[in-house]
Amino acid sequence: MLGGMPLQPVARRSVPDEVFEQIVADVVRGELAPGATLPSERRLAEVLRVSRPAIREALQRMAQAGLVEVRQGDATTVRDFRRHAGLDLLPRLLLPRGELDLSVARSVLEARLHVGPKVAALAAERAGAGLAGDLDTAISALEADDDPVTRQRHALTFWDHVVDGADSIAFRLMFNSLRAAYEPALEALATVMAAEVNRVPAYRALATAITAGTPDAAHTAAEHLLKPATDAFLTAIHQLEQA
Amino acid sequence: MLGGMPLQPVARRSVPDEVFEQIVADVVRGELAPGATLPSERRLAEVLRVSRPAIREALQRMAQAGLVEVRQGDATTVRDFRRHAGLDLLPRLLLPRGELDLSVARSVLEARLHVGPKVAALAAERAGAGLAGDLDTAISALEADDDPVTRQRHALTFWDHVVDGADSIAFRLMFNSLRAAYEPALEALATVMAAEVNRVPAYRALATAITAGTPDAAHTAAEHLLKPATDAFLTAIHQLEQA
DNA sequence: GAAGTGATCTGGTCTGACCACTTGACCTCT
DNA sequence: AGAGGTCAAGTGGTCAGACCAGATCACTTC
Repeated sequence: MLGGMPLQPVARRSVPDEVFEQIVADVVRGELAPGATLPSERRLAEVLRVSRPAIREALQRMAQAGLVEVRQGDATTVRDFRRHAGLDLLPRLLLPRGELDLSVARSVLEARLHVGPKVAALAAERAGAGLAGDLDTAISALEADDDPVTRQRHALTFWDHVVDGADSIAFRLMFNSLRAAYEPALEALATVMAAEVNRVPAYRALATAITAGTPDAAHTAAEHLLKPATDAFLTAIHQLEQA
Repeated sequence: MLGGMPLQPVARRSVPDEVFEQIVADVVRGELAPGATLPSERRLAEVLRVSRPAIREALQRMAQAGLVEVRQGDATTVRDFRRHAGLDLLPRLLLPRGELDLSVARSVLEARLHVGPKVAALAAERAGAGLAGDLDTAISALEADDDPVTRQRHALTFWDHVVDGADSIAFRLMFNSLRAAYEPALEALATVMAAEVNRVPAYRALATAITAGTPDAAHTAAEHLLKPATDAFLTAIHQLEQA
């Protein structure tokens, strides 16, 4: 019994979490348009049946994310998240209400295809001694696994090491944000990504180019690795948009 | 009197803000190493002479930023921000304690040089009708201004429109994050960036390429625009590191 | 020694009060 | 009429203290 299911550890969202999630969803979905004013904290507390501190915590976190502006003495207003939110918002845009947003997915894959090769090139340029081993370990783990989903995880580990090698804090944080968006969508993307994640030799080639310290070769190898699945997804979206 | 000074609107940080800023600084500076446990909320409230809700708000915001992990029943622990923080953290890394962090600045300029041309190319590919006018307005404003700092702001407005034209939410949010990091450093970078921001014709050329709908030309034009200042800064850093 | 168990840490949540700021209606003097 | 001052009401900001709930670990018990 229990099958193969790993029994998720019971998502026990805290009250402020719940409130945060709910209002963020409303903003992202556009039901709360930019410029709109939120009900007062007391009112929200009353309506949602929670205490005011819980509301406050949620609103402050939204303010930090750039989704609302809260000013003492005045009502809290919704901001235009496309204008003011940072890359950390991406996860909530990619999977609103559990469904993959295709236009967001498109832009994420575009960004990945553009940034991946650059990071690989930087890694080739500055890679330290330990990197070769780390890359090899990640590829072996990837190879030893069959499941498309866990293979994607191993691929992420591989890239994680590449980003380490690139030694650029901006690209590092960028990767973290993209990964945070990508990770919850692993299953939804399993089919599309299987083709990429199965090409173990392509990973090997990339690792070799990086280890050899040849930026151009690494750039090319990364492109060869990332392009097919990206293109496949983009054309698939394109066809969906036609219909 | 009052000179030309715009009289900043008095930074009145709230108590939770203050606490947040202070602990974030400790984490970023490395004084609170990854794995370290924070004092309990009650203890922190006592030591910092503020209420517990204030502490909570700050800690929850830190958790959202990926800087700490807070679990009920156990102490709050510091996470490795290089591993878990998103791009939104960049501003606090670029200007810790008011001074520019050169290695962070290097990676930001690297990222800018890499992403800028791509965004320009995308804009050329998908630009709508209104873009040409917006770009022109931004360039005119830039041209009409003399101050290197405000010129940088106009340049940001210009890029803002380019990013709009690229029509990619991932790149949009990425730009927002980079801009948020860049903006507070405008003055510190004024000297280095003056050379770039004075080259009005380069902006014109880029705008033309985008408006013409020629991605390759736009890519090249953007590189021509961004590369000199980037290179100048990188070699400057390099020389500083030698000394 | 291993399993249970409870004291005591930790964060999670609520209540209700008061402070500080913004706004806008209203009032007043010019 | 218009410019300025005043004040009530609504909003977020902050606090104190209490109690709930999960995690830990030393201690008991078998």
